[in-house]
Amino acid sequence: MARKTGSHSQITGPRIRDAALRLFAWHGYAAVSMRQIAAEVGVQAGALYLYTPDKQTLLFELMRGHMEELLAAWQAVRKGDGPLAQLEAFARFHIRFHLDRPDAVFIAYMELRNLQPENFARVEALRRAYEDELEAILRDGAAAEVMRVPDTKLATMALIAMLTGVNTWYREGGRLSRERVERIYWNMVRRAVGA
Amino acid sequence: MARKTGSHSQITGPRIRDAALRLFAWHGYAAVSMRQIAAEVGVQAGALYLYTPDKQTLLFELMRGHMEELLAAWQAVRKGDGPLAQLEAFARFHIRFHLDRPDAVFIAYMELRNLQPENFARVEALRRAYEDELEAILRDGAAAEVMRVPDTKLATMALIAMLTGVNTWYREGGRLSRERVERIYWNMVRRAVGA
DNA sequence: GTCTATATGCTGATAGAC
DNA sequence: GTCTATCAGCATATAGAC
Repeated sequence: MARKTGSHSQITGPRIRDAALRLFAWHGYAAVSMRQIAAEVGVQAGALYLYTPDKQTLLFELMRGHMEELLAAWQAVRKGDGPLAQLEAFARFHIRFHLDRPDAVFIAYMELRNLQPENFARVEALRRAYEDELEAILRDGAAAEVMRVPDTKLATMALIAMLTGVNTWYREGGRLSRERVERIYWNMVRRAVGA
Repeated sequence: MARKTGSHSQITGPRIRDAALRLFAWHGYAAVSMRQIAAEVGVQAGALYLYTPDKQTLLFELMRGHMEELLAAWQAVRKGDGPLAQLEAFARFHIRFHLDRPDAVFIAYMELRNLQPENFARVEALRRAYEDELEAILRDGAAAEVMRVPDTKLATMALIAMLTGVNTWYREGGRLSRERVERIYWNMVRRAVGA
């Protein structure tokens, strides 16, 4: 009983981020008020400012956290046995990671324009780093002549757009299992790069 | 001189839509005020309500107009000589149409959540109709055994996402010409469906 | 750590003069 | 057709009680 009544700093922080993530994804950053976030958590609006200096920083930290988690998760998963195996690992990882966190993915793509320039630059750098991972695989594959990729940058953007698009239509418990979705996408990716 | 000074109804209407389109695309519907739109046009905020009953209708009409233009333009361009030729026509048309109106495309994808339910349903129906055009081509191609498409719905969503993605990175006057971009994307599409 | 109360300002939309 | 003036409400963020 060392803790005072009403003192919940270790759980309120994450709950604020969870509520903000969900509300931003559903209604958009600009359309969500700090009062709504507070109501979702069950505190008053003023209490939010114990955990974030302002609304903008709250958005930025959500996006930065997501992008860093994405990069770290890929680094933990990537395998080294040739460009083709790496491409399959990337495609399957990308789909799985994105299907697991639709709200964070949605925000990372849709709310870029609501970041202040400095914050935007930092998030963009992280995104670029992720894209570079795929581009390196395609370059290796082209160099080893196991893939036909006339422009690696274009192919990178095209494949990432295609894979990320799974979030716009896939619904859990729907017609297709995740494994089947992964397999079909991987086959399309493989063929698209002429492998 | 039959018209009163300050009467510009035939040009103010389109200018309001142009300004709203640009501002919504850049800053987001929720973040843009009617005053900002009016300032861009050079009128006072109250004058906007001579041309639209409210902000929501202004957004909806922009999106509906875009989707109807998309469908009409495709109907005018589609060719009938076999699934493969139709697929190429679709891929090239989609890229060209989308690169020509990045702001409208951006809004059509990003502001869906800001539509009231009834307006959302109407825009979604138009989008579905467009997707159905591609799906029909893929189904014909699979039936004629000139394409290998294990799931036409998934392939439809994957290809549209890939093609629409061109808007996120293509810049006029950049490294690649439009024709080259079209050709590379078409080759990826063709290979992706096993043709 | 959370509350209530509040400051300062902007929002969508309308009324009525010209 | 456009203007000015205005209403009522909600926004972010802060101050100070407990």
